Amino acid sequence: MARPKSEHPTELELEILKILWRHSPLAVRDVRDALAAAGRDLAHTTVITTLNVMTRKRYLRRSMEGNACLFEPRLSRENASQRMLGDVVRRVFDGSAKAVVLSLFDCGELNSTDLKELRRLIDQKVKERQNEHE
Amino acid sequence: MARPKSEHPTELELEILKILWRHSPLAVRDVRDALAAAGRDLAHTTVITTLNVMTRKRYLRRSMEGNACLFEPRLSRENASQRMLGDVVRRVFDGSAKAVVLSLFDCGELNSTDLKELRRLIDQKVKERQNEHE
DNA sequence: GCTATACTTCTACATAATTAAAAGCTCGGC
DNA sequence: GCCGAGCTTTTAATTATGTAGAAGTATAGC
Repeated sequence: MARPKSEHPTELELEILKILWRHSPLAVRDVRDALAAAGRDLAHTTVITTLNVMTRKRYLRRSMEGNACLFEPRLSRENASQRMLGDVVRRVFDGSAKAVVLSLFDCGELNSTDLKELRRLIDQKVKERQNEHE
Repeated sequence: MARPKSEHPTELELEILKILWRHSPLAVRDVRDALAAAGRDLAHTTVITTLNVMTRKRYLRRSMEGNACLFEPRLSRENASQRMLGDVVRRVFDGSAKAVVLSLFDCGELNSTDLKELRRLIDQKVKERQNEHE
């Protein structure tokens, strides 16, 4: 066996998906411009190639308008995020979502407002669960 | 530019790191056996090659014992997890740790006990912060 | 001293990912 | 009817990853 294809969008693919999640369908030129605006200056053919690969991988749907191709996501942002996060949870944290949250606490990426909001959400969740089990 | 090297341990590299985090230093043969035990049956040379690559990447430290090489991690589990999670937070969730936690809530990977424990930890954090700012 | 054994290093091949030039198609204008 | 502009498809170079055979080296046992 050789290098197995990645389960998830690669770096560039994710950038393109982000563009298309904001606004779609888009023509190649528009995707290219958006990439350039984000600081990634690529040749037109490079963008097409990548978009076609992404279509083959079923990340995108392709349609024709005149002689130009339009692309739009087939994968929702929520779905993609969930899958990619889930992969890290499983592979790196051995499936423990709790360990992930703890790690986020440790690295101090959450400010006080975030913490309070999360506490509120947890309270809500806990109550929901209690109701379910009555 | 061509394929950029991954910032993080690849699939196989992570499996090897996990083995060495449990127990190290280990000789090639032991790593190979542990991989086989985990269901990944690789040729001896494959394991050596990978270990050497990992050493070049400074994930591991190599020492000699007789004619055999011993390998041990230079990268702690905490550090690696933090980096890999941080990457997903940044790339996929645009840097929002809160969004990550929310996503974990949504996918229902946290049970009631986890939730209560997290709530307790959040309380603690919030109090710590309040004390800091007095 | 020779051989089997247990290592290693060297070499090699397939596939994915990133990038883009070359070549080919189509349409509007002159 | 040809030309350029704007698209696409085809082809291709480069590097990382995953995998392993071939070849080289040292060592222990006979």
